[in-house]
Amino acid sequence: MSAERLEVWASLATLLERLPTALDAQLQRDSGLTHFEHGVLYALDSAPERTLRLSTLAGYASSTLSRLSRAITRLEAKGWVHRIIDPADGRFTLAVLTNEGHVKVTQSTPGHHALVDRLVFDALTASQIRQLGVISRSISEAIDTAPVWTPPSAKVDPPTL
Amino acid sequence: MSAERLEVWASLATLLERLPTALDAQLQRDSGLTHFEHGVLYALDSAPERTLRLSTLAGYASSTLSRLSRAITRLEAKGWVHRIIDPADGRFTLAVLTNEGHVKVTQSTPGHHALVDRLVFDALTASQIRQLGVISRSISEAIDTAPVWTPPSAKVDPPTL
DNA sequence: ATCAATCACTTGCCTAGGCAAGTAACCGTA
DNA sequence: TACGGTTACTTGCCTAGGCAAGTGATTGAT
Repeated sequence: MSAERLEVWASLATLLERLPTALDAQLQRDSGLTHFEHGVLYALDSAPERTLRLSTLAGYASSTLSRLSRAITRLEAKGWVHRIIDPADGRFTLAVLTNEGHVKVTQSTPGHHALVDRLVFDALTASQIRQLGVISRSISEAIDTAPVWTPPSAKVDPPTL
Repeated sequence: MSAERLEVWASLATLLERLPTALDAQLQRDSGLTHFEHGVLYALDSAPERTLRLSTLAGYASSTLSRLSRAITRLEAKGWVHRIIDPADGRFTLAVLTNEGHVKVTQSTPGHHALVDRLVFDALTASQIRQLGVISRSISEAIDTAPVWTPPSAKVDPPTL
């Protein structure tokens, strides 16, 4: 790997450590939420009927179902969300934002967005902001394309490609 | 927050979830290392005498001393690192990469860098790569400048709604 | 209609890591 | 030289989350 790429990678890797830490610290301190939990509440608040299937929500949050299930359990214990079985298909579980949950997101989002503004957008030019969107999407797509990298030695069947 | 910023933020937040997950998965599977542990070994391998003070290393890794201390304990148990008390000042602890540790980094780095190449650099133009470096550093600097942001009226929400 | 897959979670077990309370080494002051 | 303060970790306790083995609901083939 070239020296220039190494340096860019070092700066990105640093960002990957520090930004989540900074966001979690603010949300935890001001609202008692992790960044992940806030994202879940925010997604539900934006959804029709304030309701989403867990599997859909897991996709939005780039999360495993296991992690989401535990997060929903915590949010349910706080009274911000409740589960119902999908009447259309009993295998699905729907997460529904309660009124208290709606109040919670409404209160916690401004402070969170203010920090994102300060840390991310205030630090960048309009053109860099646009580029950041393009770059982030490109990398995410590359991850989707090669979700699990298979080493030369370990050849598993590549059926659905 | 404007719709455009929301969209950029969504794409960055997605990246912050997915890229570390992808990197950890590859390193764990191929080398039995977390991304963090690999970073520690790599930093030691690059250091003079393959030796660094824990506090210096914590800075490089954007980590708490607590997290680093536990990681060093794990790496020591594997025989890749050992601790010595700094002869110049007994408060400092030096982490030293063993020969086995050097072999370990040498073996694990190519696969890791190949994935970084594939996920990050292959997805971007030369100009985007340069911009990514500038953008990452700008955001990291903003985090340093405002490590803990205090909202105008820091209200903790009441115990139970 | 039956029963074997499959799907959508859920949960037990285990590790990583945060916070805060230690502990040991060193420094500054008197 | 004594000793309180600071520095550099270390560790006990607790929560988050990964993996893999369940569980219940539904679908599909016979």
